[in-house]
Order: sequence, then C-alpha cells, then structure tokens
Amino acid sequence: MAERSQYEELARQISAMGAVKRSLARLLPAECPSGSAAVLALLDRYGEMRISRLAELLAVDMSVTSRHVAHVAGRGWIERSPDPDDGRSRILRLTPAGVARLEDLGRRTTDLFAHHLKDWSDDDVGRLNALLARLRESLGDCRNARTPT
Amino acid sequence: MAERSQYEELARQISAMGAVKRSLARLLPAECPSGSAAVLALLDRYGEMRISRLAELLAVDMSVTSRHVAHVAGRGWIERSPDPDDGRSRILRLTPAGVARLEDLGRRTTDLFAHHLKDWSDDDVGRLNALLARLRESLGDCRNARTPT
DNA sequence: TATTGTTATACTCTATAACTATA
DNA sequence: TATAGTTATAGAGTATAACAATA
Repeated sequence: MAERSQYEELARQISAMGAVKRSLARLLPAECPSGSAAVLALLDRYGEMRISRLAELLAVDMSVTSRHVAHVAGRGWIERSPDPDDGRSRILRLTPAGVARLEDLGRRTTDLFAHHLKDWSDDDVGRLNALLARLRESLGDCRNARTPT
Repeated sequence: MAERSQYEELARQISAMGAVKRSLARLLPAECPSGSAAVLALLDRYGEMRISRLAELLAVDMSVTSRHVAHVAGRGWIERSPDPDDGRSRILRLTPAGVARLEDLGRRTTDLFAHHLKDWSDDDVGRLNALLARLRESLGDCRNARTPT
C-alpha cells in the first residue's frame, strides 16, 4: 500500500499521458487514426477474433469498436467472414494490405522511440511496459464497480 | 537503446492507457471534467500563473487551455487578476472554493487507487511515477519536430 | 510587427440508447 | 427472451485559423 501523495502523483502522470499519446497519434497517416491502428495491432498480436472480443481488448464499448472496424474494413485492411458457429457474428482477420499498413506504422513509432529514447536501456523500457501492464490489470474492472456523483 | 519489439509494446501500452484515464475521469463530478481537474491540480502544485504557462504544463494548445480556464473560473474555483507587468495577460489563482473542490477530487482518486492497488508497494508506485515522468521528458519536444504524412 | 489570449469551426474518440438479426 | 452487432445522437477533448488587444 503506497502513500496518498504518491497516488495523487500517479493520477497526474496518467492524466499527462494524453500528451504522449497525441505525439504518437501525430505520427499516423490521416487515413489511419489511432483507433484504426489499435484494431490492426490487436488482430496482428492475438489473431482473428470477433468484434466483442476486440472491444474487450480495446477496453471500449462495442459500438465504438464497430465503427473502427468499419473504417479499417473499408480500406481493405481487414476482412470479415461469417462465423460458422454463430450467424450474428463475423470473424475479423488482417489482410495482406493490413499487414503492410501495420508494418509501416510499426516503423514510424519505432523511429520515434529510437530517436527520443536513445538513453533508455532495454531494462528501463521493459520495466515500464511491465508496470503499465500491471496497472491496467489492477484497474481493469473499474468500469463496472464504481461510485460516481 | 532497447529492442524494436519493446518499442512496439510500449506504443500499445501507451495507447491502452486511454482506458485507465477514462476510469479516472468517471470518478469526477459532471461539473468538473478532467480538463478542469487538471487546471486546478496544476495551479495547486505550481502556484499562480498565466494561461500560456498553464498550456505548457498541460501540454495542450493555448486555445484549449483558455476554454478549460473559462470553465473553472465560471464555477468560482479560480480567480483572474490583471497582470501588472503585461496588460494582455491575467494571473490565475485558486480560490478557497477551488481548493475545496481539489481536496474532494484528491479524495476520490486516492480512494480508487487505495482500493485497486492494494498489492502495490510504495516502491512500485514510485518507480512507475518516475518512469512515466522520464518518458514524458524524453518525448517532450515531439510536438515541434516531426515528419507526418 | 510580435505576442497573449479568445472564439469559431471541425475532427476524433467515446458512451448511451434504439434497432436488427440471430440464438 | 437474450445476445452480437450496427447506427444515431450527444458530449468531451483537441487543433487550426481568424481575430482582438497590448507590447
């Protein structure tokens, strides 16, 4: 259990990550905004899946996911085939064009980090990745169990 | 210098922080959205300042900052006094009502973290805070030096 | 002429709710 | 009746550009 002031500092840091996120987003071509890029990245990492699963991984509502998916499908970066087990669903899968697009995106972000994070060690980046993953897991179920005003 | 795959993982983690940020935002009263909360927090931490300085700290355009400031000023949480050294500027300062509002916000976020981050040590939280601060510093000047498409 | 700040406009991302189709 | 997905609508946050006032 950490001190209260550390929690407030953490809240400030999280809030300020928006600026970092925007830096990354500015790297992207106008045709492929960050929502689209996230869809492609997850399909690459976890393989084909349905929209509901994608929405879970993105941690956004299914309606939002549906729009992002429609966007990338319209560009030919993914294909939607019928789900043999459930007529209501379709299976999403990267196309070769989607893979190519994703490789381009990976190159852009890698270039940015390689330039600005020159003095970070492999371990530094790994530690940050691990802590962020843990943070998301710890806060993962905030969505449903809360006390708003 | 870290490996390429770690950079791509970092990009994914940063992108996914949006969900964590929204969890925090859902704690806030409707009257005080996250932009307003950030203004109050920075004025508390750094003391009175002008809009342009606030925009720098928020890492957001001055036009955006201007709107957030108008919102919190309208609620009486900050006051704007003329800048004796520059007739174009005004000095922003927390009011007692703003301090009270901020204390309430701090209580909410602290409660959330205390509940969900029970198994985090003081050092864990401190390490994450330090790494996030360093990340923002390393990427701090991305805004002006880039190669979009 | 340059800078501080404000406002108008537009775009992205998001959630809620209503709706269709299938289970 | 319940679930997967889509679409319409609304709201927050942001950037760009045009503008006012002062330096």
